[in-house]
Amino acid sequence: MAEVTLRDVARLSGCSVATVSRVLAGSRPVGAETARRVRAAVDSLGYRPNHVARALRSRSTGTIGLVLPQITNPFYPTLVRELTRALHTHDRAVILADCDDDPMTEAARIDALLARQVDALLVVPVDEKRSVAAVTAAAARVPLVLLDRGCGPGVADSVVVDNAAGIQLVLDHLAAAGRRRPCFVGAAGTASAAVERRAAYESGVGALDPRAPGRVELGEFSVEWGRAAVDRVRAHRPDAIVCANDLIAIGALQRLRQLGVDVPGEIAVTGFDDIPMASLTDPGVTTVRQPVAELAAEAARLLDRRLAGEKAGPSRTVRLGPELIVRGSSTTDCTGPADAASGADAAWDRKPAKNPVS
Amino acid sequence: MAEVTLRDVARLSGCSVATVSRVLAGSRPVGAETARRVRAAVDSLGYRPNHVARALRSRSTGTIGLVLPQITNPFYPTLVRELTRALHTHDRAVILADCDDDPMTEAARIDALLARQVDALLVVPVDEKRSVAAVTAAAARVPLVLLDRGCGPGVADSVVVDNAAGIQLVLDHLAAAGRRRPCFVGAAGTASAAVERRAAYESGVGALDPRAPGRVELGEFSVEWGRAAVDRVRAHRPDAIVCANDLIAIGALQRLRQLGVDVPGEIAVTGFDDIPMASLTDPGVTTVRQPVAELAAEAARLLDRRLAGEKAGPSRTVRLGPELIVRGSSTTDCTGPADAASGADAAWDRKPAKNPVS
DNA sequence: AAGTTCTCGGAGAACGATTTCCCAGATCGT
DNA sequence: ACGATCTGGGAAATCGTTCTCCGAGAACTT
Repeated sequence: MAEVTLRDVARLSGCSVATVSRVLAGSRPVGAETARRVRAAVDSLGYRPNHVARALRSRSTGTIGLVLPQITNPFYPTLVRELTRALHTHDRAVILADCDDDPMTEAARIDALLARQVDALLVVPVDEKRSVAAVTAAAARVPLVLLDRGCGPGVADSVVVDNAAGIQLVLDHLAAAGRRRPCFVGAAGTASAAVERRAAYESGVGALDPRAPGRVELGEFSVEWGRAAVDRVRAHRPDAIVCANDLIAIGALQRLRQLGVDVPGEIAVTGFDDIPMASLTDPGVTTVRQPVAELAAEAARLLDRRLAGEKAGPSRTVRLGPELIVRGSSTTDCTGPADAASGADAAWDRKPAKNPVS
Repeated sequence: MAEVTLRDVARLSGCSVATVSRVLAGSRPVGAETARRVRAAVDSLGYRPNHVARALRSRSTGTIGLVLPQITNPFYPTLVRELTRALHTHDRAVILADCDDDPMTEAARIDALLARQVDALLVVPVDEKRSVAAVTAAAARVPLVLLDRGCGPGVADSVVVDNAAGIQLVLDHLAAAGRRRPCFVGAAGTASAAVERRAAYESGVGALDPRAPGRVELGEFSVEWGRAAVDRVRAHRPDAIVCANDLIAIGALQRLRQLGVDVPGEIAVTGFDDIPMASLTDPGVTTVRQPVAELAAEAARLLDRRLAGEKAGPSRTVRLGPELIVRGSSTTDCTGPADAASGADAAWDRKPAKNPVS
């Protein structure tokens, strides 16, 4: 029904399509009286501009492709929300693509988005190494911002959290609590989060116990692995288990409880990311919170800058500082998950703020 | 760079753009030799069709708008994954819109998607009543399928889970386990899930205890409310708390643990949805699993049918049967969350199946 | 053998906006 | 008062496809 075009508006207001376009886009001054007539015609007809036609002519679709490794990873929903929010204020739409954690699929999705003429891409790369080809190729065609995970140096703009600083926060916290025999349960593979967090642990753990560097076990970012890892480190009688993310920490916590180990009395457990679930276990997981809203805002800003012309310039990297969230899994100063202070920070645990950081 | 158009291909292969279009789209038979030349030219030039131009001409963008109440609700990520997967096989892209659980925002997002000429809409309405205006208006312009929640009768095609059957499964389970004094903790408001689950409880609870209908408390779908609700029902000394969704159940579980109540010994707790977290608490939450993959597949099918012409026809509703997942919160036959059988079903707890239901 | 269908290919009109020219009249400068 | 600039507006090209005509020749039909 609503097949109202510029021509219709032009006809009704008694002027040409060019003029109508001009008053709507404000691309050139138009006489006051004419503008009035045009505007009257516009909302008398209920005219809605056709984005597709506009896109064809102006070579800009106003859409951004968002490529995620796996939307079901509990860390991403919040990121998606913040990103859509940030981009929507600039009248951009987000086309979502899920990669099933597979670099092949990722490459295919990126290609599909490019074929759809997205104006830019936001990519959380699946793998630090195996994603690099597809990403660099894409970056050559449209502005591209890497998010949360890196993907080789200088490939594209990127905004990431400072993993090393986060792990350091954890180590400092454990040291202050008197823990001396930590171990690390991380993820194998070349994903940047896995690599950076492990490296940071290895370089910082010496402060706790200069002689025994603490065992390091590598698996994957899953609850299952967290459970399994506990059995592999118990023989070393650690007094703290530093996990590379919250899923691992949650798994570890489960297994420890099952074994009847006192947490945090006998062993402290820490995670990374601060996914909603981390505040709901018992005890709550001490973890490193990623500044998701800032991550999103910064990515949007970088994107805007590139879209506003700034084609050249070397790729910038914004590194954001994380925050330590102390909960019951590492200290008894803090009560269980039902504690108001720690229990209330799950995003969906209360009405969302209408005007967040922005 | 890749500004290769049909014209270029036509020029190189020595024929007209019409012919090239035909061989690419297969819209009409083309001579074998000509087709060969065209194809050679196509991949010698690396031609990629321009979706925008195609969309303008054919009045179909190949994009579907997906409107969600709140992506951070842990029930949706899986749904999003299945939907994108299902739609991608038909070469459709998904534009995501988050509503912040607000009907106004929802209306605005729907409008924006319509302006972008999405081919169809998938909507999980925010509110059974206050979403109806925007949804009906949208349904008049494009095919629209309601998902997971209803939105008034006959407004559009919809695919939902049978909430009543789900609650009945729970009640049967509790009855079989000998529970006789249940109570219900649900959500106020007119969201269809809230209404239907509450109604089903009220109509089915008589079988447990014909004299005392069991107390009903209404709040919202949140962990916080689950915690609070426990304090409001404890005076009635229930032996089972039937919660309207998993978040509430998790909250209840936390509070009960904090109070030192034995679950499931003294009180059983049940949820609804089977979000990933439900299998990770201790004890695991007995809950009703929504058949998310089927939900998505069915929605995709409905959409395809409408997009394939079938404009007329009354709106159909597909109602899918849920499945009871028994975990430790309602029976001692089932061990804790670390139990392999109950702990392994979180979607992101293992590598995703490459070829699921389909 | 003439008429009829069939097949393959080209020319060109849409699709609905933006944008570049170009022109008429008003305003300005000297 | 006359040329130069400025201003508001229209005609038409353009973006890259798809699709409708149209026509020329080959293949049938009778």
